[in-house]
Amino acid sequence: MQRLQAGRPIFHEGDAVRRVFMLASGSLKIYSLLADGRRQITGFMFPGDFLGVSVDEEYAFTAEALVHSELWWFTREAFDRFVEANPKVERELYRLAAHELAAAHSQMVLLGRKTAAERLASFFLSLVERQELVAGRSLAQFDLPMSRLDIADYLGLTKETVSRMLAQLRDRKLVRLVSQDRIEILDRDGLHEMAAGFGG
Amino acid sequence: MQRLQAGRPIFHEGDAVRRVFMLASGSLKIYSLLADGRRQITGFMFPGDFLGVSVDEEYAFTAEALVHSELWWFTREAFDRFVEANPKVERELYRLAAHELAAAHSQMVLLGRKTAAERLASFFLSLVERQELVAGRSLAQFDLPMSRLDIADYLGLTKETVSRMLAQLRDRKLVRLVSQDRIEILDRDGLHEMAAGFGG
DNA sequence: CGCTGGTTTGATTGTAATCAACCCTGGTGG
DNA sequence: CCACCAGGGTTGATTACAATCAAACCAGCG
Repeated sequence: MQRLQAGRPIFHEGDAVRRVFMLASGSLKIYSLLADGRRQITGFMFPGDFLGVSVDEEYAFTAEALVHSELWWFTREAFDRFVEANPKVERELYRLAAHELAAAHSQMVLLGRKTAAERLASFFLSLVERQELVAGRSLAQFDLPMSRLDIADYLGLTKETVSRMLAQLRDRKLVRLVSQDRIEILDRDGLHEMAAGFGG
Repeated sequence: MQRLQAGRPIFHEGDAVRRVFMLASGSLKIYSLLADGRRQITGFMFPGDFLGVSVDEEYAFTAEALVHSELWWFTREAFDRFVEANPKVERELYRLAAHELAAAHSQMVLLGRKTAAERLASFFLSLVERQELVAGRSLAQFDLPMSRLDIADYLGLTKETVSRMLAQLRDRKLVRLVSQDRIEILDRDGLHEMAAGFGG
């Protein structure tokens, strides 16, 4: 078990893969940097997600805690032995990877072809759906555990644009800001339309 | 075995997953569409790649032949039985999925944070590296089996911008157009710098 | 109560999209 | 064999969306 404060990195892009992690509580961001500092967050992780289950020798991205988080970990060797001994785990890992791949495809559509407002609407829906899955019931409100800058770097925008698009969704009465880091959905159908590209 | 002419779809987004395919020859594009016709190509496939190996009941994207292509296929049930009987295949499938996931991460960085010229340079390098892997040796030239529009829809640009950026890479003496659909690399280091974000 | 850092709002700029013409290439038929 | 045609590709002019630059606002905290 490993405890991490907000902002603490778990590992960096290029580090040798020595451990496999499972997020027990909290949330993480994973990202890559370009030479001049431009950053793309390629995913956020929530309890139950695995990290470092890879065939490569080096991590392909940096992972960092968003809030105070707890991780279970195994050495890579121990994890490999465990997988070897439990073939069902292998299938489950494959299932998880297929899921991640599907999510990556949606994110490529978002980054390649959606407008700023569509990106934010899509992001809110994926966040609330994720939190509903954990809660096991429909939710009207959800948390934003990451900063505006993190959201921008995930959506391929700037923090200013995120702020403006949030104001736009608010003005269109699709969402309400309960607080800085908590959103209430006022019109889920409208949000879905916006996310899918109808929200002219 | 299934033969496909250029432009023919193998399956559409939303179709029930009935078969698993392996591309034997040719090349494919896979893409998703937004409601108003905006298209994002999320990948190109080359001989040896698998399609439809998924845990979902529906294909998450459309797959279409770029050139005359040949595919081996199995029913999903036959494929599952085969995997069940050969645990090593499961590991190999996982290895392939992990690879695809890493590629998806790079593509997210490209779509979210790279400029038009950087995107095209990155694309050229990934294409030539792929063709070098098949050829088993370093290559100075490589093929572009897809149209400018396909390249644009893969890179999150328009065909006009792709054309302009190609002219720019040509004018900077990084590449040469052997023909409409064949490129010669004149300065690979320069292309790498451009792709990584140094090419001021 | 006054900082400090994140957030929002405002003004301006810049990159790529859009709209529009022209060019080339490969295929067809006279 | 060559002229014509069609469709993809290139180049040019203008526009638009989001980025950048800049200032004000606000919330949490010492």
